[in-house]
Amino acid sequence: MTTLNQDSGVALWRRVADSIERGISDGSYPAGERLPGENEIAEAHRVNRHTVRRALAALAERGLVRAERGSGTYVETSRLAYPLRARTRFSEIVGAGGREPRGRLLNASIEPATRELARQLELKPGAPLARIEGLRLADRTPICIGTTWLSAERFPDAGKIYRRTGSITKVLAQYGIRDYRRASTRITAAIADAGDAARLDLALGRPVLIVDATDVDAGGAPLLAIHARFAAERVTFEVETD
Amino acid sequence: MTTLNQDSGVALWRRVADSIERGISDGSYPAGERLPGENEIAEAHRVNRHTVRRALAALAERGLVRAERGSGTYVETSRLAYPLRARTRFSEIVGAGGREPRGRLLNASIEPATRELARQLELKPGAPLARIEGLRLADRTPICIGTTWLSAERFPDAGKIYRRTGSITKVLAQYGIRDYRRASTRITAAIADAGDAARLDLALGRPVLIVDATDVDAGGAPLLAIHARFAAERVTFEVETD
DNA sequence: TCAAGTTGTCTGTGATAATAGACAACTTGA
DNA sequence: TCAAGTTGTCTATTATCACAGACAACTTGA
Repeated sequence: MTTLNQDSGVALWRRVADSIERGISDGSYPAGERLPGENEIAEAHRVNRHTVRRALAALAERGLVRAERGSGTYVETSRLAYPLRARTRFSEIVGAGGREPRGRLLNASIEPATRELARQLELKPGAPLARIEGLRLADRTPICIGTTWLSAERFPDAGKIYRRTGSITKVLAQYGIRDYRRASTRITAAIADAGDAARLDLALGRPVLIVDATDVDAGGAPLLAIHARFAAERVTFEVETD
Repeated sequence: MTTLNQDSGVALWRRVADSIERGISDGSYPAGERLPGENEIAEAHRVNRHTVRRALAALAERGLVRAERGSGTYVETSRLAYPLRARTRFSEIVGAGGREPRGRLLNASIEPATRELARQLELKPGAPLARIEGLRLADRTPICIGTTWLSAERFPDAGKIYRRTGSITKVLAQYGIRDYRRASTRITAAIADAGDAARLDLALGRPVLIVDATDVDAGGAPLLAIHARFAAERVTFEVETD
């Protein structure tokens, strides 16, 4: 059967996309949930699977859904409200939105402190630093890639612990640090480079928010230097000035 | 330049059609008025003339506009309210709507009365009847084709006078009949035959309202037998029962 | 009667839309 | 580890969309 345009002047894929979008906005497909498979959607709309793919691609382009090969297509949750306060914990922020925080180690290595990092962490230039690069997600959605530096002398197994737990907070806890806070935060934005775009599952040319921060312990001594790239379309930073 | 779909999923001709429809509904193109020429519209929308024609064809299909070869494309006026009362005059009904009533003779002949017509006009079967077939329009819009029979003995020059005046009322006035009224009206509907459809400028398969009526003089004596076919999509009959 | 302007029809070209089938690459749960 | 189910990619075909140009048929006003 060839179900065509029906002289409506609106492409079939567009009508399928509109139908799915309606389902998302009226709650038939809740945020974060998996859509029916492409074959199932095609059958429901009496349309070829390729037409469904065109519709989903259009929705993905607008950030309403995300396809995951082998698994399914998921409704993109709305922007994550990300308050920037003294006590900023990724897991708590994500959890507060009813989503599950996840972390995955991308890279861990030891490298000497640059002059800039040494100043930031109040160490000597060239001092050994543990460099931990991790991807952080809310449910299945990549939120940011964070590169964290901390003293390799003080926290020798930082990489290993992070790989196991996916949490910097737990790394510090392992060394008896129960609390820490954000001392300074600087924000800018840029276009994601190819590597970050791929790992954040961002289309080419999309912007990232770049956060450079320093975390300190209860006494004010620097613990971490952070350089994080957030998928701009998935978060909104909230800054309270008082 | 190839201005294409722009990935919007809405065909160009459809967007042009929507734009024109907006112009009609917001009064930029008043009812009955002529639209800009196809070339002009094409230029305004930076689009090929054929694309404009597709758009106009879609609007014509829905009865919003009517194209007239050599002249232009006109905004279809809204449905004509056609009250069915004792005193029913086409020219007055159309004039009341602020439109200009027109009439055109299609056919005039003398033919013997059928049994049915004879009974209706209270004449003898086979009596000579003037048969006048006329097209009636409001402005440029064909409204109905009316076939009128009247006694050829009593009104010998009926056809000639109708050709000149386009009005049955004036034919009767010529013979001293100042007033007449509707005695009976019967209404049904059918699909327009090819000839009527062409002359009413109706698409194939469109319905016509069929009116069979008898007009009588002040004394109640039959004057006219009428068999009229109205373009159903252009009129609404209003019947007051009291 | 004529010229200008209008809609109608024809042929042709290239891009897009929608179809169909097959298989690769990947995830998930048993 | 494996099978089932998922998204991703490829090739191919047909119909529609939009373009372009030319000319016919018709209306209108000078």
